[in-house]
Amino acid sequence: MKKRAIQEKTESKPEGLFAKIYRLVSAIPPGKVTTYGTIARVLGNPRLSRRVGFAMASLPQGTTVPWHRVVGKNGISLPWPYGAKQKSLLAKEKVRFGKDGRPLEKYFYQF
DNA sequence: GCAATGACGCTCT
DNA sequence: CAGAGCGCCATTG
Repeated sequence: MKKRAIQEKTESKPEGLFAKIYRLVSAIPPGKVTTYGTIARVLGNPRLSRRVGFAMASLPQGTTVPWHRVVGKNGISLPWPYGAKQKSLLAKEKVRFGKDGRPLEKYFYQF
């Protein structure tokens, strides 16, 4: 079996940059959040922040990746209504947001 | 194979 | 202090 039912959802390659991002995001424990830039730095390139966001946008609805734990440096950068939804999900994880609309730094997860 | 896109981040004006 | 533009580079059509 060479093909082994690839194309689970959106990835055709067995392991692409997205896979790494998904793995890192999945490693975020509940009650913690991270930023695109942070993930990008872990990947080895701080400029990959855009790629990280793109990967999140490509996530299917039934994904097991806690994408809601990933926010922009200034807080939730998703457009309506995704941003509001994400904020709601984080609120359920007891993640508090400052007046700036961004979670406290103590909630930021460090890889 | 080429061109356009994009859930960001930083610098400059 | 606020706003706009550029870069970066994999994914998609």
